[in-house]
Amino acid sequence: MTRRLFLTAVPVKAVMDKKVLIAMSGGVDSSVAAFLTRQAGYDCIGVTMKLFQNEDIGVSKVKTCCSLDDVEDARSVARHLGIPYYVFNFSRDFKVQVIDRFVAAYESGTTPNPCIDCNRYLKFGCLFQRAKALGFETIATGHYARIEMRSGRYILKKALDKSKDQSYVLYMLTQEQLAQIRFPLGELSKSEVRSIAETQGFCNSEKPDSQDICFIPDGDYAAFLEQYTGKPYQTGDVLDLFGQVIGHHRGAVQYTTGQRKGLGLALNKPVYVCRKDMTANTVTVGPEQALYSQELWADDVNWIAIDHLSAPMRVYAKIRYRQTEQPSTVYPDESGKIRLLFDKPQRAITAGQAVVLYDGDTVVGGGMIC
RNA sequence: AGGGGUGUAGCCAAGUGGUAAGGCAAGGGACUUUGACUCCCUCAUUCGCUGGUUCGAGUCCAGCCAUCCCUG
Repeated sequence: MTRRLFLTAVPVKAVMDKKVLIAMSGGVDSSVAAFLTRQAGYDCIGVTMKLFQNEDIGVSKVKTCCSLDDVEDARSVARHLGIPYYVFNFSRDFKVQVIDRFVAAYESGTTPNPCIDCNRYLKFGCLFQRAKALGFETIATGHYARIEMRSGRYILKKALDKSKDQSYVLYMLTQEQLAQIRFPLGELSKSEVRSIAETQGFCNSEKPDSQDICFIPDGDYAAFLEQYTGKPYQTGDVLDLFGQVIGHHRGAVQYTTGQRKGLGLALNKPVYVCRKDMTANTVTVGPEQALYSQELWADDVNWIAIDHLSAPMRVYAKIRYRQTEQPSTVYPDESGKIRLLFDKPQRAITAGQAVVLYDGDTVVGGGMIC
């Protein structure tokens, strides 16, 4: 009842002309994003993307991001908010654009970030197209990031809550996409979001934050790859930096640059994966200091704060999701790739991961390390 | 067959008469919308075996076993 009262107090007529499609995963964040969008007076609908059939990936319905439970949570919130709610089946697109890319990346020896592909191709790709077709010019999501307009360009900025900032996984957004996206949580802290959910009585206000790859809820991606491809991964040699065989691995696909766990090598000092050779099926390990390098190349580049890079530029770069940005200089290249030179050597620069360039809170652009 | 060395956890390894360090690996947890990294916790009631000396033995003594090196 209190919820009804609250809703009637919303300034409904303010922006009724704008129609917003809210991507609702069933989690707290997107639920609160939906609430805030509704509260701002937009005419909105809630949508959950069905990304896969749990049976297809061999997991139970619990703990995944679009399970039946999650759909029910999202539906429940939508009902509380009094907005229409739909489930869109994007499992085919998810398979092609996310899972298959994920598998291909591992098989080629790189280390993918499927969340970035999902944002790029699903949430702000397929869902975007669908929204347009249905007459919705705007999409809102529960991402922690901010979008602002600056000198004729849309810019992407970090969330105010730096500990939850997700701008890293959004670096590939285009001007066209940014023009039509709303991130209602960009100015809020996680605790404020939870508190709103609690006040609203959302059934998921206590739901834990998601983690792990959504389609691999047990975290065992190597087992997933084997099952999905039907190809058991071959054991092979583990080499030291001099090329000497010092052990055996259980499939090169299980290891990524900088990895320590799972090598099973009892030497005096811990050793880390320095590189892999998928053709020879070897994994080369060495001491931690062998992981440091100062330069990287990235392709698949997207610029946000600038139109293009025409001269070297000082930036702060992140080469993995949870890392503080590192001072560096980015250099343009005719190939369309970029070259990044860090001020200090960086640990375990990993092909397949994104490098995202910042200027303070602003995302300048980014690319994929190659 | 003689001479010498060495046997402590899955691997390496401290310990030299006073109640089993540490590292690596492994397992668990924390962190985390990717993979990693990191951090925390756990991990030998027992020191090759059997006796002996001693209040007390991984430590000293004897025998045996295993293994490595050297000499025929």
